[in-house]
Amino acid sequence: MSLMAELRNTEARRSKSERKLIDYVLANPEAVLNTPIARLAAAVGVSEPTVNRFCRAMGAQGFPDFKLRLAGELARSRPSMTRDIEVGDAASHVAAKIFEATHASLDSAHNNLDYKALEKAVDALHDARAIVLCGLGASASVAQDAQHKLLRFDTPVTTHSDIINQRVAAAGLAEQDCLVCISYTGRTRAIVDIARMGRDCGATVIGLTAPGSALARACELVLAVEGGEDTELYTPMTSRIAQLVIIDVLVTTLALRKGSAFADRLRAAKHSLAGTRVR
Amino acid sequence: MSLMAELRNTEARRSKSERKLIDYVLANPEAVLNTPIARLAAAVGVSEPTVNRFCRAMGAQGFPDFKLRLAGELARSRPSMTRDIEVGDAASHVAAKIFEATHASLDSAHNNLDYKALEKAVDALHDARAIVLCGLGASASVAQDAQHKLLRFDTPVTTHSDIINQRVAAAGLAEQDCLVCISYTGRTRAIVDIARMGRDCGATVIGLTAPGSALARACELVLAVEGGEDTELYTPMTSRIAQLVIIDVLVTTLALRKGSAFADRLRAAKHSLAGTRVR
DNA sequence: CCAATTAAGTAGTTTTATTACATTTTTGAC
DNA sequence: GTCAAAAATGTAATAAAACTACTTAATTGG
Repeated sequence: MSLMAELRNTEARRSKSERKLIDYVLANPEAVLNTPIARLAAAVGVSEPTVNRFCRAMGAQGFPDFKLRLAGELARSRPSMTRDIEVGDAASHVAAKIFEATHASLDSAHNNLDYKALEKAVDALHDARAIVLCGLGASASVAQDAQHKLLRFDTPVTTHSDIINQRVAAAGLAEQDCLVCISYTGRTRAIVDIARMGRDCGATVIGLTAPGSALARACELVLAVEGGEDTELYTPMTSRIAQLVIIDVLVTTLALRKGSAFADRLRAAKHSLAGTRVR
Repeated sequence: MSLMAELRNTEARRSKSERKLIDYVLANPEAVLNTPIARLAAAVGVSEPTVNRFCRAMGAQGFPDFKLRLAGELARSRPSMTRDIEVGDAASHVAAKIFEATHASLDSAHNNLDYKALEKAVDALHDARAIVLCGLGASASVAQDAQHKLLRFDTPVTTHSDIINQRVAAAGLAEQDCLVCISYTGRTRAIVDIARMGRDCGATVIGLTAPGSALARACELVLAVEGGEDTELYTPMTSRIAQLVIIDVLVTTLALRKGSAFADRLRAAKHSLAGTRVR
């Protein structure tokens, strides 16, 4: 299992100090790399030996080795800079680069998938009285896609890409409801507000966003998707693809959880389209 | 430039000791990672400060930082995926299958990409007075995604996911306009009608759909995406992902075609979001 | 060949990481 | 609840590693 995934997945069974460390590393993985053990220990609020023991527990030989592993991990999950696109590329080159970057982004998303959170999210969606999806900008289309998939189930699903409607909907949530907030960066203030409102109402708030971001912190459950494409100009939004695939996983797992009784319903959904088709 | 490549490329213009170091690092990159500076210096036959200076010359902050960079480099070049799904939980198996299917779908889309059609589509979008995007159901979110990307350019873009509005918009197209119709199956009657209406108006009609389908036949230009997910019940819509990536390629190629003057506009688009962000 | 310049080394200093041991906290039996 | 055992965490000293200032050697261009 990848280091970051291991951190997330084993967090529950670890001690208090170790959880603090995990939280910090997940939130600022890059920062850890150029931080000496003393400063990290101080920042997290634990002692140096605790950090060292933690590194060993994670399978490293010590703190420096832990940093090396983390560096490898991060490098791998970040599509390499050589993949940026330059002017003068023919369409086929552009295509090759974009497909490659997308493959890499998918691998990264797969390796970093937090199954614990995923299972919990499936539970939440399964038990929800109603599901509300919120996204803005590019994430609005992700939300819409998710809605389309979730419509096949028997839980009412609504999607909002209008911040006023989002607020109204979020303010009206009940405890049995489930709110899904989508954002690449996790830094869009409006969505962070929505997540907070959802939690204030007692609803289960799921974030499909960058780990460690403001939105991630505001959500009860986080399905992590590294952002990262906000920097380059021409680079496509590969993490959006990762989000969509995670939604696929989420919905498919949910379908399985709903059980075979639901196969009929899915068949009916499909059948409903027959009249719209030509040959 | 990547670190290893830089090592190789600059070897000629470096001093004797540095060349010895480069040779050693290129020969045993992995070994360097768990070697302290003293041992490395001894192994290469130079002094410790020489190693340190060398690391700085390579752009690192010092020896430890050099190792971190090297670790990232190596991680990236190592066969990336170790498809290790351990736990017997449902979610990880579902995830593995879906990611695999998505990879396959991407490969297929890449291999079947018609660059001629792609270039023509880019030309059409480049020259268009206005762009209209139409999609229904799951394709509506694809259309919305495309719109979000195209909004950065200076051509007016509208998206319709309502069949009445689609018809009104399609009926009002002019010769200089471009209509993009999106559908997995290419068999949705409503969208086929829209494409025909668009052609009747003299607009350039681009179809992002299954090759050979009714919609494909109705369009002037076809960007082919194999459907195929209509059969299985639980299988996710992987071809939607392929469509999105093709849109990435289309838009990126268009951006390059628009030229460097457009970099400013893209930057402005990005900058416009600054006010919406939190830390 | 000899200043000027650059490269490399030595030795000492500082920073960083680790170890051994002490203290606190948690756990589980009664 | 109380107490002992075990686990977790912290303190302080030690060891390891990296870096700096300075010296010596090598290289280069006149």
